Amino acid sequence: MSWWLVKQEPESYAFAQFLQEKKTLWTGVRNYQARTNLRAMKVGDNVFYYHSGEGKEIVGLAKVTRAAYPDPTAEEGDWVAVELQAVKALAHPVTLVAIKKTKALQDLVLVRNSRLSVQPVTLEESQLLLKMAT
DNA sequence: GCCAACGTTGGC
DNA sequence: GCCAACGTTGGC
Repeated sequence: MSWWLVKQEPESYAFAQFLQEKKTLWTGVRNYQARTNLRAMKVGDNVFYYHSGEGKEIVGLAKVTRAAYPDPTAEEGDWVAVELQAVKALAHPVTLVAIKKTKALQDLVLVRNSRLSVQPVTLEESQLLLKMAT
């Protein structure tokens, strides 16, 4: 069971909307590193949902309900999509500021490479993030 | 609004 | 294959 983090601008697709729609296809990823991560996702894996731009905080949890398959929105190239199901909003969103203040989270990809849109999260990091969100 | 970091493109 | 130039992203 792995943990991931996906990044999205709330103007494009806020977590609240995702919660209403329950499931969404995670399409449009056009970055090789992110693609590698999408391909490594397994059904049942857990996903943190991060709002970049307005917010800059982890706002919710989701899980993978369909593993990587060819991205239907890709007109050319070998890209993949997954299906995600919204699980719940975090009681206390974990802000980027709080993450940066936490020593044990300095290796989080969000800190090291904030531009990567699909990121792995270690088990230790995920447990700490969940604790901070309680 | 600025700029640093990153990824991609294209000339050599 | 290298690297300069450019475009994009996202934090500040």
